[in-house]
Amino acid sequence: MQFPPRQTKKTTIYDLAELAGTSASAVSSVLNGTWKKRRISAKLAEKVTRLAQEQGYAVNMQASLLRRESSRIVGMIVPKYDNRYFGSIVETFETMARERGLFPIVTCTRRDPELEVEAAREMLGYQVEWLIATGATDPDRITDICTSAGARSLNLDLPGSRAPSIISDNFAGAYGLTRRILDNCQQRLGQMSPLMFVGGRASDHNTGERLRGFKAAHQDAGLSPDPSFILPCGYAPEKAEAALEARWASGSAMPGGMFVNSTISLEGVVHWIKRSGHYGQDMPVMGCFDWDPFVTLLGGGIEMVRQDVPAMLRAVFSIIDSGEAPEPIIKIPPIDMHEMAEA
Amino acid sequence: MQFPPRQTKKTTIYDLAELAGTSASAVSSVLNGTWKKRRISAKLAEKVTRLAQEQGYAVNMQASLLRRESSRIVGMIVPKYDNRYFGSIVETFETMARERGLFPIVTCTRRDPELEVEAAREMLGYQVEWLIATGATDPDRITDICTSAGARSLNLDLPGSRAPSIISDNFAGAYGLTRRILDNCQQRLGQMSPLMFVGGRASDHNTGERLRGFKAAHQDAGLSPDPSFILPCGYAPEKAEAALEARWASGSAMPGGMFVNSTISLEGVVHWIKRSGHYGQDMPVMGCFDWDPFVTLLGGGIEMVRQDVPAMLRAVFSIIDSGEAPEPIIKIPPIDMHEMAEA
DNA sequence: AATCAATGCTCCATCGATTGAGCATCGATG
DNA sequence: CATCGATGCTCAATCGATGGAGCATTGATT
Repeated sequence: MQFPPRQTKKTTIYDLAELAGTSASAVSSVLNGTWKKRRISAKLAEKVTRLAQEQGYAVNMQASLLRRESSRIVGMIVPKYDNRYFGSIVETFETMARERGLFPIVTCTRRDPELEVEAAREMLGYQVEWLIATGATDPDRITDICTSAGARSLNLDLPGSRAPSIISDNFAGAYGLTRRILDNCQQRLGQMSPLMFVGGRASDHNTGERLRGFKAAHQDAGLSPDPSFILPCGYAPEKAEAALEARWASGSAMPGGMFVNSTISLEGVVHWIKRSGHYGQDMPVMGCFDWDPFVTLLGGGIEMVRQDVPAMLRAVFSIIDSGEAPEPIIKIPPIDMHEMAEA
Repeated sequence: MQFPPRQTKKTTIYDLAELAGTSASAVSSVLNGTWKKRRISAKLAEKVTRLAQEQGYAVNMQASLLRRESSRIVGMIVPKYDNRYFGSIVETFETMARERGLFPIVTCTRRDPELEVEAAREMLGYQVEWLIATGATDPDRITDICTSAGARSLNLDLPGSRAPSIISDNFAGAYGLTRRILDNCQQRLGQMSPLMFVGGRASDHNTGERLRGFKAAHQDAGLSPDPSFILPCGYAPEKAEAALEARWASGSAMPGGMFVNSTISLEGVVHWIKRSGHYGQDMPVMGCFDWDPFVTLLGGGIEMVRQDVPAMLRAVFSIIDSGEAPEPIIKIPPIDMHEMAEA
């Protein structure tokens, strides 16, 4: 198919200068808004603006940024785009960056440590002023790379030790969620028994804190959590499903209630529950650390914790705006979500 | 909190040249891999590489790109990050771009026509070589902007008339989906009756084609679709919910089955169904144009159509790789998904 | 000894936008 | 009429990386 051929050469300020019968510096100042300060007449400004429009001129950012001191580019790396939490982080980040006249660049690193590092280096090459490492497997490595390249970094979702970190209050969120699940057990099953904990990585900070909250809530409810019920099997749905299947196949007891450590793991859990038929028509009493609108609709009164993404990004940009962090780790309380309660 | 202060100045090839006792051009050629061609000794190359490592040197892309002829940057604009379809488009796009040594930049325009144009201009400023307009409200406008700036563009998901377009085969997908829903009606309700069509915008090409498939399938099943059952109320969940509520409140008949035109609209539909209680314990027979793992788990045997994102992006990159499109509109057949069938 | 190719570099113009410094011109003022 | 401030612009250096052209040096060949 023949589409209009690309123009051979891009219009530059020199082309516009020639067309307007003026100098490149006049054109530049008109187009970047400094023309009043530089005492360019309104008449010339208008002429240049019109010509730029006509010629479809777009400033060459490479040239412009090379000359300027600040790039106003902010970068973010994010593990995946496959769930609502990271999706809203990216969307909110872009919106808030634009509001401030910053140019956001985001890239997804698929939970691959090597790709995280490679992506960080690449962004530094583009002169990002800030790099937000979201859910990074090795945040301190990213911080070091940024520091040595003269850029600043922040950790989001998972904390690091060498840059300010903005994370959810995982302990409090998990504590509350566990209490709610246990209460639902009491109401629906007539008794409380230790819950199963499924999903996440035992090595990551969030899972650790959530486990701590999970255990504390058991203790405070007079229960002692069963260590064999704790399955931090990773985040992928298949892993959660395989973990449950393995337990089930081994003939071990299955719990009355479950704490699932992400919507992604919940996919696997619910799939296993339906497929195995272990719980019959009913679902086990469940709760999920993270939110998805369809989970609300799944029925079975699944409790959720929704991380407060707008508040987290307000904290991020407050650091970017001011250049300083009030404390090394900022914990944002997440929001309790009950079935249908968001309507 | 005091974190390590940023380095005042970034290391440049001139700094490395001085440290290595050589010239900037030697350093440059070592670092960009042309040193053999330029007959730099392996000894010097190794020394420079080591120094670059030690100093945390990162090439200044702005300077490098300014000098080079091609930027190897590819841009994409995407409406939202709030569903699996666009999420996987972005993730696949980034992965495939990286495989080719291209640098992907993606931005989300929140279905805002002004933001689409602004984002496109911004990307052109960064010298993107290709701009992929995904689900754009006015694709031809984007194409024109790109053409006049000497960049090439492609349309994805929604077609335009002035650049190659890669879209799902919406007619075939909707036809098949409608048939499946009607078959399920026959089986579960013992009879077929016209379905309701909920979601999407009447003005957009995809909704139009899906409606055409929807109607054709009715016709071929010996039914005439009820025009008052067609509710292209937009994509947001609240709009779908409001549309159903309005119909219900008006006392009009509700259908036995529904064709829902996106997972996002389905959120609203399922929410209304559960809230209104109109369908009692059962769900209406349903189908959804788009896929989400939780919908599979919702029960009620909701049929889905999953758009073939990998095939779509393979088509995109085949055009980028070769520079030419085999035809103006490439239609990719979507994939039928049955409840639990993906396990 | 002169010639020549190969080796290993360096020099410098260039990409396009920015910006401090500076040069005309003009009308007003003493 | 000389001076001055305001007005409206232009000049040229600069940002950092790149790559064509070219310059020494070395060793081999006639």
